Amino acid sequence: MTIPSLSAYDKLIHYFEQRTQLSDADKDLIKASYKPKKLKKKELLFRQGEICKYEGFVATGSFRLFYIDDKGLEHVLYFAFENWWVGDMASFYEHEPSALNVQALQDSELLVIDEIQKDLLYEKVPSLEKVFRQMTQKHLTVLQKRFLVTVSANAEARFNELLERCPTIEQMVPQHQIASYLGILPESLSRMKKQIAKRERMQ
Amino acid sequence: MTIPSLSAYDKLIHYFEQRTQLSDADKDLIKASYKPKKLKKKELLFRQGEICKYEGFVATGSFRLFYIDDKGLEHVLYFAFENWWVGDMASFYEHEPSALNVQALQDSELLVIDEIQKDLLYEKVPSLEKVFRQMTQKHLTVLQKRFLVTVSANAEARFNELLERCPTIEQMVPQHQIASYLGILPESLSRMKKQIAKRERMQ
DNA sequence: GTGTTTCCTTGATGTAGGTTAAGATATTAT
DNA sequence: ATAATATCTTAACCTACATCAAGGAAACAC
Repeated sequence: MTIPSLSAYDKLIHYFEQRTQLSDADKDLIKASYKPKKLKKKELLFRQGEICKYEGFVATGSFRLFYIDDKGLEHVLYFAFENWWVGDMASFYEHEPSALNVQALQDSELLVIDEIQKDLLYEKVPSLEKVFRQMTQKHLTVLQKRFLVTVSANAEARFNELLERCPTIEQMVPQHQIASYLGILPESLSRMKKQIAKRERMQ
Repeated sequence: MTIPSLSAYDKLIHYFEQRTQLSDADKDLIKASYKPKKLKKKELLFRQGEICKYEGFVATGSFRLFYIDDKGLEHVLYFAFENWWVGDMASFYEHEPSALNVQALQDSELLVIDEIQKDLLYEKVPSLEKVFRQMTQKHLTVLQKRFLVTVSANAEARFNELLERCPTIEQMVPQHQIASYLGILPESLSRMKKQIAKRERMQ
C-alpha cells in the first residue's frame, strides 16, 4: 500500500476550484470520496462487457477509451490525458455492461469514485451537481464535434483536425492507435503520411 | 397571437414529473419560464452559424438536426420526436455560432427557454439541475452509441440498427433524410434496399 | 546480446459507397 | 387540372480506403 500522492488530490481540488467555490470542509469531503488507483502501462480500468464501477480523474499519465467490434477491430473513442475524466456514464449510472475498454497508455494515476460515493458527494456538496452537469455538457459538445468531423471529412482532413487540436499527439500515442482514432487502418495512415510528405517535398 | 395549447405544457410538466418531484409552485415557475413556439414544416429554429438562443422541448411534431459540410452535403445528427429536446448546448451555453440547423419536419410545436430564464429556473427549482444533468448524460450516451455504430458498422448494418431502434422511421421521414442520417447518399440507400429486397426474395 | 513481440512500411488487389446522369413518381402550389 | 418541385430509382463508372501479404525497424524480455 503506497501513500497516495498529495499532488493527485491537489490536481483534482484545483480542477473543481476552477469551476466552483469550495469550503475547506467541501475539499475534505472530496478528498475522502475519491480513492487513488495506479495502473501500469496497458492495464485496464475496465473492459467491454463489464460494468463501469468507477469514474476516474486522470492525475498523471494517459489513457485510451476504445471499442472492439465484432470483427475484432479496435475503435478509439478518445484519448484522455491529465485533468480529463475516464469512465462510461451509461454503464456507471445504468449498471449496463460497458461498450468500452479503458486502458492506460503508460504508468498512470487515477482518482476514482464509485456511484454510491458520488451520490453522497452530490448530497453533501450540491455545487458539484452543476460542475458535473457542465462537464457532461462539455463532453457532449466535444463528442458532437468529433461525430460531425468523422462523417463529413475524409481521413486526411480528420488527421489534420486532430493535429491542430492536439499537436503533440504523435509523440504521445503510437501511430496505429492514431489510425484507430481516425477510423482507418495503420497501413492507410502510413500510406497517407507518405503522400503528404511527398506533396510537401514538391511544394 | 394564439393561446398556447395547454397540452404542450402538460407534456412538459409530465416529462419533469417522471424525473423529479415538483410542488405546484415549481410547476407554475416552469410554465412561466417556457414559451410556446410553433414552426411550420421546413421552418428552422436556428441555422448553422447562428447562436442557439433557445433550448426547445418538442410537444408535437418532429425535427431534424443537421450539419451542412463545406461541399454542401447535409449530415443528420439526429431526429427529434415528441418529448425530445432540440438545441445545441455548445452554442446555447458558450454563445458560439452553432454547427447545426434545427428544422421542423412537419408543423410542430415547441416549448422554448432562453439561457437567462433557464439559469433563473435552476435557481428557483434546484431539483431540475439533476434532471438536466441526467438528460445530458442520456444524450451523451445515445451519441456515443451512435458514434460507435457509425465507425464500426457498414451502411446496411447501420440501417438495420436504425430500423430496430426506430421501426416507424420510414413512415415519418423521407428516404433521402434517412440516407443522410446513415451517412450515405440517397442513391446508395436506394441501391441497398434493392439488394436487400432481392436477397429476401431468394430466401 | 539475442530472441520475441510490437510497430511501421510498402505493394498488389478488392470493394463499399460516391459520382454523374437520366428518367420515373409523388407531392404541392396555383 | 396543370405546372412546378421534391423525391426516388437505376445504371455506368470512379475513388478512398480495406484487405492480404511480406519484410524491416524498434522496443522489450531474459
